[in-house]
Amino acid sequence: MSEHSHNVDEAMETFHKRLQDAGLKSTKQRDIIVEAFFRLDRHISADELLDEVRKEKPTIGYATVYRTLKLLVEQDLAVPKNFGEGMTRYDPIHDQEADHDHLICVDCRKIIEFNDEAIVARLAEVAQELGYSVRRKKLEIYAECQIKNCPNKAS
Amino acid sequence: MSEHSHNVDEAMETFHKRLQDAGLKSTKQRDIIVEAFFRLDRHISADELLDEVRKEKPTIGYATVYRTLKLLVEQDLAVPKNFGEGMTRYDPIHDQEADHDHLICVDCRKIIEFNDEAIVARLAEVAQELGYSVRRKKLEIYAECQIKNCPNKAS
DNA sequence: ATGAATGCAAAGCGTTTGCATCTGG
DNA sequence: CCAGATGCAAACGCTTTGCATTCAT
Repeated sequence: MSEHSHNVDEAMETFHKRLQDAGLKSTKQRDIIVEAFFRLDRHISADELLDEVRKEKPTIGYATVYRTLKLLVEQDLAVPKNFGEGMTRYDPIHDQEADHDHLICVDCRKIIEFNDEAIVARLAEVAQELGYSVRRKKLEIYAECQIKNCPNKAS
Repeated sequence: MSEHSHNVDEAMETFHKRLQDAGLKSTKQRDIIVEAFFRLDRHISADELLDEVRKEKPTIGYATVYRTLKLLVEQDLAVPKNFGEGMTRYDPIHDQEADHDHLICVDCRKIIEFNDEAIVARLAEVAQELGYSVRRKKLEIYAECQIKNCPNKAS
């Protein structure tokens, strides 16, 4: 937990640095939104995040949330993801940490994160062979649970 | 080319079979749309496909194109893709062929297809370890060209 | 004949934008 | 001060849907 909040503090620090470097302003709204974004630390959607930040400041408009998420993406502090739900989810990037991938259960839509070095390494090779260098990747495995009578099965 | 059209014929045959199996109807519109979809054979968007089919039958409505694409996805003859352009693209699935992945140039947005056995194999292992079996995957590498003064660079 | 498919227009949904107001540096 | 940020509402673009009509079986 304390380690967790430390990561949030770190992320906020990075965020403020990026704002300053870009000549942008630090505002109360941005702080609330970005803090919640890194605290919750999960593939969150704009309106889930809006719900959260309004607990602290009910006057925050959804446009500000969208604009702040866009800002985070531009500053490489968040990655937009699309799991075919009709809206965009955003994953926080914790500086050092390699960005993870997702396994999505086709039955219950449960989302599991994973990270595999072998895949990352091979990806770099493939890109190299094609004459490119990887900037970022998006890998999603859609799979079904092997357990019989899995309680998560939708049907 | 003749091999190519052969694949289209094969795809049409499969499509008609799936329609019959599902108790759905074969219509002139569906034939035109699906034929164009497999003939063009590239990550196509709904309105690009609409433009194409209207060359042959200008009265086709966009709703029919959307509904047919949805049908193709349900029948596992197409895969929806999202490259962050604000709309969905669809990739035809040629029965035998393993579904390929994409490398997207972050500069010029050029999209290169690739297929790597090592990655596919490792993916299956990862899913296995997590207690899942892969049904399908989505892998996109966002990368930049290594060539200096690449003519494709946007900036 | 009869349930499904079409085409149109309208609605829906997530997201973006114009604009007047406010605020941080 | 003044460029940038906010909040609201309206606009947007892609996609879905309701409905009367047409069509395949």
